[in-house]
Amino acid sequence: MTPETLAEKVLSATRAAFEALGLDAAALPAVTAVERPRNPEHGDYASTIALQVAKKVGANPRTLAQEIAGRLADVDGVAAVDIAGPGFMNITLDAASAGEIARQIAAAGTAYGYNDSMEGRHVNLEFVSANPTGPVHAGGTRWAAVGDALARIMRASGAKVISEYYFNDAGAQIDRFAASLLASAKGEPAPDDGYGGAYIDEIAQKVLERQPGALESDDPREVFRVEGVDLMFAEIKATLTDFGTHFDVYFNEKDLHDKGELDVAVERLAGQGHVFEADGATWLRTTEFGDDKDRVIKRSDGSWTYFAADCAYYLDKRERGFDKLVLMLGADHHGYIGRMQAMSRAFGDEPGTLEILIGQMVNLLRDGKPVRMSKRAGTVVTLNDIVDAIGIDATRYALTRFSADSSIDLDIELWTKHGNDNPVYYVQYAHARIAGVLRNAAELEIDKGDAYDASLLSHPRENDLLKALAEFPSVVASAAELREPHRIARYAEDLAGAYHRFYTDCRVLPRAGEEFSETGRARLWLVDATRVVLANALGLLGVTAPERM
RNA sequence: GCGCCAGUAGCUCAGCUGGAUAGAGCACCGGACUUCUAAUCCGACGGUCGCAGGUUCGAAUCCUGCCUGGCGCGCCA
Repeated sequence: MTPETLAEKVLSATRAAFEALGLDAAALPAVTAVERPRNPEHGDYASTIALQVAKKVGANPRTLAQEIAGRLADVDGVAAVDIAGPGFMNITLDAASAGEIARQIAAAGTAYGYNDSMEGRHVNLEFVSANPTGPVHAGGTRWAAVGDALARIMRASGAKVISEYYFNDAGAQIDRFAASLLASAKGEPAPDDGYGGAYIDEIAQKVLERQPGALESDDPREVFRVEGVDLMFAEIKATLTDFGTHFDVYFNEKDLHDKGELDVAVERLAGQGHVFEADGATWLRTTEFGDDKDRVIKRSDGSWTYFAADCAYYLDKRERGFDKLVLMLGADHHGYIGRMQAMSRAFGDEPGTLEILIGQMVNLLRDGKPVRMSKRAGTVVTLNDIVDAIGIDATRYALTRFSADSSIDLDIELWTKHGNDNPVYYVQYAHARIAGVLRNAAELEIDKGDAYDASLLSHPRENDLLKALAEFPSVVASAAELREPHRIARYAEDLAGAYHRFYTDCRVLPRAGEEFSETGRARLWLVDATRVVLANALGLLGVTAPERM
């Protein structure tokens, strides 16, 4: 029995108890969940539903719990229900019922963990969106890992997700980039407001290779702009692809301008009555929707602001049919939330249509001190710097295992260590150990067969492992719902620990001279199920599940 | 000044949509290798959950105020 099924049984038993006691069923929640208690004395699963609803209907929680427990105990697969404390229900499952999960996992395979919690949602997920004026930096790297993982997790929860990168290829920063390239090509120092770093020289040289006459052309700066942006963006794309982060759409800001979408967006906003003129500029009255000041969309010199393009881009996404727009930004951009949310409301959208996630800062540490210098990019730490230091798997895992609300100090020494203290190795090693057992089984010509006796999985370590396995779909669903990929990583660590402990205490394959027992067979099903779930969990994070280490 | 994030074991962090004795890894101490991979496991040690109030059967979790650290507050992007 899965926790989800059990929770449904708890709810229906509660409904029946309410009826028997003549209580108002309207006080019942639509769904409930069971917990996995840490204390083994509290059974396999625990429910607090009696405590939650008793007060609403003026009932005694313990009495109510008794009524529910009596009905729940009759459910097939439930071995015992105990009442504890003020009204906790501690539920113990039959070993056979608990052991069923291994069969379900084997049947579902790579689809195990998939759920329908976001079925029908059409989500646009935008992340990284770094300017093509330099390599992807540390903050962008965090989103490259977390955003990609979130896309996978939401897809596994039934959502239709388009991952998208917004390419700011219009505006002043691009002009500065072009000027910096041109200066480099001429052998001049970078302009005061330009970009520095060895990559500028590299790109400038590549532009000259492509266009040997660039400096003599009518508009050298335009040549450097077009070619430089193209080269920089190709490099960013290649970096992200190598990192394993896939984007369905690379969207060009320039297209919005070329198609006149900014005007359309402003007209739309004006039609809603939220646009006004002041001091020669055109403004959006974002204060009407909670922003702390109104925002300029067209400057007094007639040029568009960055925010105007944001409005057009937002409208473009909405018109492509997405009902949920998720935008992932670095903490240094959190000041954007107010105006963006206000703009969404100004278009007439419901609160929650636009969702902005903020990721705190990432620092790379060596010997406990921040790494600041990058050979190529000057002062910033780039995605490639991090990957060069600790590798792709460790980078992705390290960046996804923490809540986006926490800033991260990435310690190079820790993340390259081969041991317990390095979580990515801990999890991957569990998978590799399993792969080893499965290889040995094949060597011995042992097959898990078509069936096993689930009641033989009664060892406490087996029970713990089964419960951990059963939890996976709800972990995926909550990671999707809360937009928190780190829950997958923490779960993977929990599962890996449960496996390592099982492995220490429970022999699977026969020793020399022994026959393959039915217990061994049941355990082989359990081992195989664990391999599937570890691989699926790591897969959702974009981290490899190695066969050998 | 205003806003966002964080403050939980010596360290790095989970837990935060209210539940039982607040968890994990590391560090330190003591154990388990003729290994189905010891990159593992077991035990011990370790806590005023930043501080002070409040809400209630129950608060790390919710509310208010304060303290500390990070980030932000342009007709820049």
